[in-house]
Amino acid sequence: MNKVSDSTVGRLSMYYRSLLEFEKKGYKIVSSKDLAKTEKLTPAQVRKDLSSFGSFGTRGLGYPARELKEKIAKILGLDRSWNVALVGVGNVGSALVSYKEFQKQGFNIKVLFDNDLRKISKSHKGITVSDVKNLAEELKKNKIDMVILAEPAQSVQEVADRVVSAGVKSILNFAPVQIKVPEDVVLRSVNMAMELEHLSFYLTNKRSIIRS
Amino acid sequence: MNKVSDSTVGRLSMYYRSLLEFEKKGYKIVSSKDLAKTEKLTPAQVRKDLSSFGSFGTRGLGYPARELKEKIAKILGLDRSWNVALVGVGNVGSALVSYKEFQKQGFNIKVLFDNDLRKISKSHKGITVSDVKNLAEELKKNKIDMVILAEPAQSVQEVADRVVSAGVKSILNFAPVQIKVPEDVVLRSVNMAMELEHLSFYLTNKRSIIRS
DNA sequence: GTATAATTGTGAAATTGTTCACAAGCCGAA
DNA sequence: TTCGGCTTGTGAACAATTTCACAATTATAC
Repeated sequence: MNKVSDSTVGRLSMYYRSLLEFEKKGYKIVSSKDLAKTEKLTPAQVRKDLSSFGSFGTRGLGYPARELKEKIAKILGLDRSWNVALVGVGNVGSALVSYKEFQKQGFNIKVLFDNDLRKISKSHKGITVSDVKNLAEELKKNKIDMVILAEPAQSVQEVADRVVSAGVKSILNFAPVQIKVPEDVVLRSVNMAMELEHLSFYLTNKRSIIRS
Repeated sequence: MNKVSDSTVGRLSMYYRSLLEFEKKGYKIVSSKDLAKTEKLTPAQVRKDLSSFGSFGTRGLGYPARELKEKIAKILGLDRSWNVALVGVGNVGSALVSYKEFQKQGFNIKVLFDNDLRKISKSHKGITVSDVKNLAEELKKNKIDMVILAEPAQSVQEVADRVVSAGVKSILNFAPVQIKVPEDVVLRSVNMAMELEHLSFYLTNKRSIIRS
């Protein structure tokens, strides 16, 4: 496998979702054109993306829907399950625990952490909340692959550091701050306020010429 | 103003957040180097980004923190408040209603919608939930600028269409599906499952050479 | 069997985004 | 007032990403 850009990975996720839909609709074969249309991309883009992982299609015909879906699942690591821990059982945290898509795709939230004594030891959607003090221990015990940080800012960097020390190699951060991790740890951040700021930027500057 | 890329807009949000911090710490002046360091970018990138909106700094010195912060706020449209509506008072929806950052930045959630009779007419964090049937009417009455879609998939496209018909020009979609809107409507999507898929991709393909 | 239409896979071209490198300008010291 | 040290602003070089365009290949119709 050659270098693959972040955007390509993102689009693979999109193709995967599209393929689930196409299969549901009974498609046996999908073309790059089909995929492009549902995701508002160009067929060439779709083909380039896929081609960095191999040749999955048949010239003159298209891609076998089921097979391509499975190939992409494998590339994305969706052909197995992952153990996930979530730190911060606040508003965002709770929402994520109940987020159906996660389980559907094999992301199983196994441990919850919080530092609020009122929450610790209580069960939340069937998962007992642990004290964030026992982070390292619990992460190891539960063989956690990924940690979701959903605390309301402040201590996030410190928790992230401890997650890294415990040997976890990937983190998804929902706190509205930029955290730092070593090179070999993958970090993704979702900042919801930033998304609204994007919208407000475009509303504010509609008149000027702006690339979409 | 010239063409501005999406990534530049995203980074402006980051600079804004950094500047708030720098101000809090008492900085009167910040250099592109300072900003770059906190956000893990290059100073040149910071300067390029800012330069597409004007010359805000002083050579040999840096940027006046307070002033730059205000300039960026103005560019991003954060120097005013926005009326926001939210459709879908489920897990994700509720979390967003309580998300402190929104109010802080002037995004005021004014109306909530749901189609569940058990939720309609009840108050949720001080905001009464309206029937999604009255969408157009309520959007207009409350002069809504932006709509957040936080329903669990399915009907999302249909609701989006109605939002667009009602004249709203920007939408933030949390449903894990790609929706379509006319050219003049700004759409941003947050797909949390997709973020985890990114992580699982990197964990799965660690060995191969991949660009971060 | 041959022609026609369709669609992939992929180098090459075009476009977009980032980094470099340096002139221009400001501050403070002497 | 001149000098040395900094830092901005920006064209130009470079890098990455997307799109183009076309040979290669397959299915289908006749």
